[in-house]
Amino acid sequence: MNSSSPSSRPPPDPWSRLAPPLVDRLLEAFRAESLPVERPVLESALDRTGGEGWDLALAVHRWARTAGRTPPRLAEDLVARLRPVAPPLRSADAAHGYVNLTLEPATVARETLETVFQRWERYGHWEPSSANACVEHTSANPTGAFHVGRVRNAIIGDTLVRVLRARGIPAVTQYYVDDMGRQAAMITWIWSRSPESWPPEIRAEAPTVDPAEKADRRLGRPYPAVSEYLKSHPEAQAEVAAIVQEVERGHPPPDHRARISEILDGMLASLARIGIRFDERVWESSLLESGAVGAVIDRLLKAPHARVEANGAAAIDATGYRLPKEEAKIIVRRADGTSLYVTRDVAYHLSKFARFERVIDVLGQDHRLHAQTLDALLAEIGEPRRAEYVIYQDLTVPEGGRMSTRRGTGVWLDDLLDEAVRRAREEVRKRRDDLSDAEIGGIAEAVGTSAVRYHILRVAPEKAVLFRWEEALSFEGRAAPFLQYAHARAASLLRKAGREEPPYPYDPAQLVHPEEQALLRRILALPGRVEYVARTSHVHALAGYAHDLADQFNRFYHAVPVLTAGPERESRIALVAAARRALETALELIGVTPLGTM
RNA sequence: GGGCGCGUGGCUUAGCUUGGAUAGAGCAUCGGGUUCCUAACCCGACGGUCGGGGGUUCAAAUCCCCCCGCGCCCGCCA
Repeated sequence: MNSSSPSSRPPPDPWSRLAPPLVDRLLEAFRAESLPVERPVLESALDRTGGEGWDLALAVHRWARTAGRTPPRLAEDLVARLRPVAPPLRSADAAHGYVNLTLEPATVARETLETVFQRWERYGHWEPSSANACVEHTSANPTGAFHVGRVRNAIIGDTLVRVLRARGIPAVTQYYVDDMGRQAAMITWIWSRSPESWPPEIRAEAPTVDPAEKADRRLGRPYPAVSEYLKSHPEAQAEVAAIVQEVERGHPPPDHRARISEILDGMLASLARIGIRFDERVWESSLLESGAVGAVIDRLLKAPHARVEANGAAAIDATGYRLPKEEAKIIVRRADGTSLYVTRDVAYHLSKFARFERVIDVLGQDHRLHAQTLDALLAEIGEPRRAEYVIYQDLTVPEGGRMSTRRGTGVWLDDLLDEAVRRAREEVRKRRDDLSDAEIGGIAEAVGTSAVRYHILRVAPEKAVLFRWEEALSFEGRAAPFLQYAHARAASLLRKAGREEPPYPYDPAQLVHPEEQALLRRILALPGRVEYVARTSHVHALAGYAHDLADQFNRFYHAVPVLTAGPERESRIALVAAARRALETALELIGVTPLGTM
């Protein structure tokens, strides 16, 4: 029986110990066949995704010509060199041009469980490195509550941060708060007067002002009507412009920033319900106050393609940057001397480059040109570094187009979450008459909010997602409750066994059932998946992994008894514990709340 | 018009970074499973010219070119 003693920690990825012996054997086989192969070439050619009858596969077609043999023949010759097999190799077979290798089941069990038990909550995590990162995400204008369309940014960004941290990259999240633009000024413009004195058109759109309502909803309520009103009221436009000017000169109207803060607090409270928190808020105006924006403009004026327009505006001739614009110039300072969003963003990025090794921006695809423009300006001032952009497509709505508050196609995040939790409560009640209302409420909150987050996370960011209520609220199949249910089942087994914490003694030779072996392989794939996501930002891949792991746990659960098992009981409890631990980590990384019961 | 992205069974989607074996799931439909550890589960069936065409390659959903359709952007707004 192996036992888990917290001695020296094994490396994060069990594969790093499982794979090398097999690669060594393959290299020997190639050498014996007089085929020169470099180790990295072989390693990158190996398919380790696993399949029916193989853990590692190698397609040998690319070497067939050099070897003067057909691929099937070469595969057979190589396999002959691998025999007789010895642990950790279990089998080597040739199949129409492929060399298929399987690992000794007991070796897989031992390496996986040892790594999980000795690293425990650090399984799937790396030791911290010195290279840090900054992830800027969401940064929605603080003009009102979040609708579901804006929240995809937050979910992608937050998941990415969690994964980077697991990968050992110290990551800081920043919310870039726009308090300088016309939108923020519109909020201040309308709320600097009492609702009784609002223009009738706006009052009609915002008839009730309930002081008890959440600040983002209450203060943002007149915003769409104000936006509409300004289109036909130049004098009001001028007042808003005046507010922008005051902010630009460093003398914002009283309560300007405080009111924006209040709205933002409300918005972030909604995001906190789905597990999203920010480390820092960066106020756009602070970049102006610190002189950073002025410094950027000075540098831009000295840039190779700088020029000053007849009216005094400063511009960069961007002909060489191949921007998809009719006129290849970027205005970096208005004729009236005030700054522009893109110029301020240059200052913002310089401040990020000064503090962080990796700078990541999560942006909707409508910001892609902005990112290109930003890159062009960074090049102009001789800044070699660039942000990594994670671009996602906006949610669309059955009526067509993006969610829009103005067109009435927006769905408030708070409303969606409330409805999800309400439905979850019904589902829990249906199944659990033994729980108190408080317990049911807790589970329902976790199930409902997780379902919404998972629904948005599971699709690749570059894919447009069509929002439908029924689908966002679905608790079936590829949805968060499926994952939470598997975790709750595992937790329940361990609770009944009275074995909720390590140590877990086990005999790796007893975990040879196909479903046990499949489960072990899912568990040991976690670190590799974390590494992949941290490298590529494909956060949805982790949502898929969590589902696969839960799926395989369910199959195992149905295939073999645990508590009522005979001699294998202890080993299976250990496997359940490892699966639960891996699943908990996976769920935490994607922001789905793991539940002990449901 | 230019640029970027997307197009995979009835619906929603994975796989595309790094080409490799029979394209993997969920929903829906149909058929099974609970004297046993949570049935929000499991097993099975049905269903695919991977938008169209061409190219590269021993091999293309994956790489290249053209076309079609959809979305987004092209402001001294943010």
